[in-house]
Amino acid sequence: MLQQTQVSRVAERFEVFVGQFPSASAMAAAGEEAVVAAWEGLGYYRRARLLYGAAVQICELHGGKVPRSTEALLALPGVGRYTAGSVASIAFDRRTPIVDGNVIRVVARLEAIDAAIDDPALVTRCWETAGALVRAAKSPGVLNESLMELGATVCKPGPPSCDRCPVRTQCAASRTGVASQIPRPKRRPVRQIVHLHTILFRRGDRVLLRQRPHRGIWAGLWELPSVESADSLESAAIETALGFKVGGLRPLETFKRLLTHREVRFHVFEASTRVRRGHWCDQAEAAKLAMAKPMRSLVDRRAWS
DNA sequence: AACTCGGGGTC
DNA sequence: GACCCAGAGTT
Repeated sequence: MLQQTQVSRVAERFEVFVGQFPSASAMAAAGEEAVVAAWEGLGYYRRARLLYGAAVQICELHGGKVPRSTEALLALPGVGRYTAGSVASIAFDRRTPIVDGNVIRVVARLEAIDAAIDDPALVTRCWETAGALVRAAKSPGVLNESLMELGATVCKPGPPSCDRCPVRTQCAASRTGVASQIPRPKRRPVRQIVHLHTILFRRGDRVLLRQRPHRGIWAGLWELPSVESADSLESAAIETALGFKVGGLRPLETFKRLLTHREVRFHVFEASTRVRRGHWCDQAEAAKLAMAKPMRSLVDRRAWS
């Protein structure tokens, strides 16, 4: 849950989530869709599916207990070098290094390496340094957490608080006054604009929902039937792409949401025509299905009245 | 090696 | 608006 997600965001959700899935076997029994639904709003939803896969694997291969070795952890779905090292060192006291965004920033400054934060050579160097530090530490878990905490609270992105830094005298970037310029920012791709034409079908207290394709943005999450395109579409084109007759679309609203790689422009319509087939949900049923944040807000705003 | 995958905090 | 977040998996 902490992957690419700020601790404060996780802290709001962690207790409820763990209460719902208190063990690997409980998560495996609950099923993937329940895990994704519990993940709603956290983003990067593939993590939820991978976590479910890890729970299944832990049950089938490890008797329901989280494996203690870094290698076995690394073999679990969704567990990479960072996550394996974190669990191994912090939970199981293994002498394994970790490198996250915080550690990269700390090491880049300590050693005054002028490179972008995602530069592969810098990242490799960080694993080496983190390895040397954890080998020399009294407690691997405490060392690893300390490195991250230092990066999160003192050696922050932007101007660091070197005056409060416990290792300032050992920091090459601080000595030469370049700490605030290291590491360099990651180059970001231009955000592509995507138009999402979203159609509200209502029938009494029910609304028509469907599941998004299993790849791409919001993969496998539920939505009001939608047509995605590079440009905004006329009603006729929306009907064609939708695959069934709509017979009149009334525009309701438009809004925009920014994701890391996309700018999603919503064009919301209401259809007057009745559609018989499909997944018609009342409010309680819809509440149990995983939706992306903007889609959930839209449904809550428009579907029940 | 580059790309894809959310949503929000912070400046 | 830029930049980042206790990254991993795919192409």
